[in-house]
Amino acid sequence: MGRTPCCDKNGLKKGPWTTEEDQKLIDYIQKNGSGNWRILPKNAGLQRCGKSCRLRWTNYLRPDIKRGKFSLEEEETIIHLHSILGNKWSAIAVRLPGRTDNEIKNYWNTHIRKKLLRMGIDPITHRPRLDLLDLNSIFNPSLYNSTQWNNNLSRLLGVQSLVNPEISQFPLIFSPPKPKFLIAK
DNA sequence: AATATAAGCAACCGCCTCTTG
DNA sequence: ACAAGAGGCGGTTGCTTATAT
Repeated sequence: MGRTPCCDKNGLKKGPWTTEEDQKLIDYIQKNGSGNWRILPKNAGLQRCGKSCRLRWTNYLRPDIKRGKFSLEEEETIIHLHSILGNKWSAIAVRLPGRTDNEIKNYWNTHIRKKLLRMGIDPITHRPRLDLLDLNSIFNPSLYNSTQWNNNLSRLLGVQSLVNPEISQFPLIFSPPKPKFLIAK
């Protein structure tokens, strides 16, 4: 039943890629395309599993990858898309040509996330952190509303519309994501 | 100059969905 | 319809480099 095993994991190399390995992978894909990752390592003469080859190609070797610092525009796009999509890095990457999901994820975790936290914004919900607000602001909505917050935040970051208005209505009831095992198939 | 700590990032791990036989 | 592998994705780790003391 099913298909033949992916690859014999014994003896396969792990860890950082060498320039020779990179070149083998590039040469093979330029000649044959990046279709079947299962047979690719063997045909390309690589002691790697297909998964490792795919990751190396998509995150590093692909010719259309844009390397270097993220622009302010890209950062704004990431924040905006994250407010809508959450941690769907591959979906976010689709909207940022030349950037990989891994690169965006790393940038989020090392830069943007910290930046938002410094500003008192929860990087998950894109709303003010409740533990940093005084009770008056929580129980007296007239003192504080999402539009004000969004406007202030947008002004600080130079973003036109930071948060999707549909989800930024500052609900006082926090609803965490439904665990995967509770989601019916 | 040496050491400690923080930041950045490539790559791995494990889970989930899709595809195939 | 079902089982099992392939491919894809997000989370995490651990190595390297930069900065502070």
